[in-house]
Amino acid sequence: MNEMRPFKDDFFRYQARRFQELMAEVVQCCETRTAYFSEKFGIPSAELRCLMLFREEKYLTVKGIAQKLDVAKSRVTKIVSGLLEKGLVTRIDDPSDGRVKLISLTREGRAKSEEIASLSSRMHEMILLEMEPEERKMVLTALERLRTSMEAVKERMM
Amino acid sequence: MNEMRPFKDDFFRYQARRFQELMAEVVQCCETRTAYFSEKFGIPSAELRCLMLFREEKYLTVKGIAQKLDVAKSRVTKIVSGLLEKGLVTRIDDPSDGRVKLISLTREGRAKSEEIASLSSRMHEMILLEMEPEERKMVLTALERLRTSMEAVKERMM
DNA sequence: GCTATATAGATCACACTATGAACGAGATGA
DNA sequence: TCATCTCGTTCATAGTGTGATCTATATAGC
Repeated sequence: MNEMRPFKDDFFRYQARRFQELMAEVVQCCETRTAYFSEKFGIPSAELRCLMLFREEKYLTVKGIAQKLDVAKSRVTKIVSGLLEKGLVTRIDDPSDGRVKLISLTREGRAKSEEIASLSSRMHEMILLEMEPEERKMVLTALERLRTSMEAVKERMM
Repeated sequence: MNEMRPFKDDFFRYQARRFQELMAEVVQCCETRTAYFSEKFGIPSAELRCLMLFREEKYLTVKGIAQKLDVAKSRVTKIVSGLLEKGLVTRIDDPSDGRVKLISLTREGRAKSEEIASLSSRMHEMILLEMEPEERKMVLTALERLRTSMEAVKERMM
């Protein structure tokens, strides 16, 4: 077994390097996609992300959006004002609390958000359709495993 | 087979949604890592990325860096001046062409870049070590397959 | 050698993402 | 009612990125 050791280490290092490369390529591809969406819909990516939140909830507050997007409240004020200017969103006063503003989609915003979500789904479906059914299962299992490992390491290091 | 159809479609849609979710989580995790590195080393992420290029080549030009990072030359001027201020990089005139500046790491920059690369490798290794050897192979195969499919769809759409 | 053109890098204006401190207005508990 | 808390806004600051423009150098053709 002793003479296997260096070989095993080499193989592991090779795997780690390959892993690093592949992750970089996949993430790069995702970033390209984000930029493409932003350009295609003529909406900055932060605003796109914000729009997508309204698929879960009809009304959102600045604070709620900040939490969901994981950004500062001041950032949300800016993002929402961008969406307001584009007429994709309205902002009304909460009748039960004068401090909070309830933000919701306009009809136009609803249409836009559906269009975006549908293209996004279609794109993900296309990627899976590139694969054979067993490959799809394998990729999903692997992604699940990968996510778990990444979260675990993140937890331990940060 | 007819009665299988709706079931199959449902399953595929379920897979696509799961895929979308997992990808978002994985990419999010990578972004957190980038921010963590930037904070830990006290260097903006674009400058970190630039530093890493010198592991391949000892001397780089502004144009070369722009191509490798896939950004405009003007961005590179800014990034390099940041690294210059931090003393991680030097800029000398190319003796064979008065227009070009040759950028290379200082001793300090070399040390920093090695430190960063080594932490990055260690982190990727830790993620793989969370898995069993067969899982590692599976994940790498899946990532390879995924990257290919993503590139293929990107090619077709953009 | 001289001129037109191409190229390298710097500078500038602009746009987007993001944070944190400070602030005004409204809520709320003692 | 007064201190305190919370909500959303504004502002200064920092980072990422583009494209137009400019200067200086290089080079190909005359």
